[in-house]
Amino acid sequence: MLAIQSLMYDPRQNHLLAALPADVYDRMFAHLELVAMPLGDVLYESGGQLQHVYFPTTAIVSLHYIMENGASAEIAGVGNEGVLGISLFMGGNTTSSRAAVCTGGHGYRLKKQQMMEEFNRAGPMMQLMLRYTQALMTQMSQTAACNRHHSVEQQLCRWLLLTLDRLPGNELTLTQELIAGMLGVRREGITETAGNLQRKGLISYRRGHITVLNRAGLEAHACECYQVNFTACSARRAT
Amino acid sequence: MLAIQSLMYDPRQNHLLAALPADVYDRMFAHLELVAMPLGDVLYESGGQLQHVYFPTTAIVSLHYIMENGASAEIAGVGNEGVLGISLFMGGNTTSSRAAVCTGGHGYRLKKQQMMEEFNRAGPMMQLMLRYTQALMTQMSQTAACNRHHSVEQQLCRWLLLTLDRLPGNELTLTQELIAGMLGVRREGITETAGNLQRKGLISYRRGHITVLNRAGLEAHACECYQVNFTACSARRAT
DNA sequence: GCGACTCTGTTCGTTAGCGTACATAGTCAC
DNA sequence: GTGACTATGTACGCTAACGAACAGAGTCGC
Repeated sequence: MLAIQSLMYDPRQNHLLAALPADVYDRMFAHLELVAMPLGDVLYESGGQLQHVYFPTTAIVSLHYIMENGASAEIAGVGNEGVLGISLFMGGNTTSSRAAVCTGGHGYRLKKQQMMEEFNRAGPMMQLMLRYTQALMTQMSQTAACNRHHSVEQQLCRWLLLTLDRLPGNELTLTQELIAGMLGVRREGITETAGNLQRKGLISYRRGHITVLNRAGLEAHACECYQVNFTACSARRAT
Repeated sequence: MLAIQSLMYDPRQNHLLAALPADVYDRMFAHLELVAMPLGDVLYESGGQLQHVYFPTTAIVSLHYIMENGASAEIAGVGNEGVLGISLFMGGNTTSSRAAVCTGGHGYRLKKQQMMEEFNRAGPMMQLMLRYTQALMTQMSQTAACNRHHSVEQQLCRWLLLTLDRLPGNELTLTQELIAGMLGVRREGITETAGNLQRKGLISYRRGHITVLNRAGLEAHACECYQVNFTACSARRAT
């Protein structure tokens, strides 16, 4: 039981931490702090000061840009392949987006100071963080273009698949309202689109739960962005 | 005349180069190569290998994400406040977007090797590049949200203002067709919107030339993204 | 079980932007 | 100046998505 526990809460479930050489990992290990990341938790507010970086293990976090009128749009998602708080070592220690947990779970965090010390060694940690930042920028570019050119249905499919890829089962636990918030569209639009997908037998859902029945079918309805994003994500994972 | 020439072609017209401490700048100086960047020139193709980084002085370059069907969208613009080719030192040396010159001019470039050597000193050059990368990410996030929520008119105003800010006069030299390509909308949409702006007395244009008559009015029609972007850009310039 | 609440379904009119098609008007090479 | 080309103007129908408004249905606390 203890063994299972320690496996479940192994920081190396996060692929970035897992990719660190043993000596670096050992240095960090003592400072890693397990944190619960419940659905809806906001790790960073837009413009806020960062005190930690977060390495999700089972949680999924969504980065949003919030407009003046309150409208928002997801610009990237971060699961156990990534890290939150890169702006800490990129220059300013404030972030331009909000980071909110969209699938509850756990993660590890590291204090600003510890992270900076390690980053400033200009060794493997820095390499890894920069490479991840690059992948994140690709994801952001794609989101920008996707928002311009693709339909809500395509985007919903893409989003479901990307989220599913970061989860063990084939069920997502969130409401249509939340998804609408992620994609920056009306809730009614999601209701309608999800209804269509259900009629086609690709998914089934009940209040707050979505089950994917036909993965391949969903991929066929998603825009190209899914495949590209997936590949980029796998590359990160492979590191 | 020679003095004017050397002023015109001073690498320090690029704010990043200007922000380098004297010793670093002196090291780089011998390796800086003046290049003409004519309208339409493509510095990097999406997925291509980078051999140089480019520091625009008078040119403006647009980063595009290209979709499978050929549709595209600008994800960020880079003028003399920035640099092109950051993916070089971020990990991979390929880029996920296309960099195309949208206002002809000049710039300086640096060979991959020289840039990497300086970057790897983990000194001021690295600091500067990372800070710029951070600013670029902000711009990209905003573009993503702007594409989702703002109208073509708002975006056109924003784009005109941001481009104008990087130019000496109040006239832009480009066709509606090109602008449409930048924003990822139909050419007809630009014709119509530009017509409206002209009727309101904010701009005037003739085939391939747009003159801004009423800056403040244009700002009033632009989305919030302009102000935010402008501020971010000034911050970069202030460095 | 009851009530309060939140999520989901559905409708209706409206609008922005798309795709298509074609006409007019600059511009440039010769 | 002539002709070829490219840029711009305009019109028409169409669709996706919006905004608002409300009805049902699931869930949770008590």
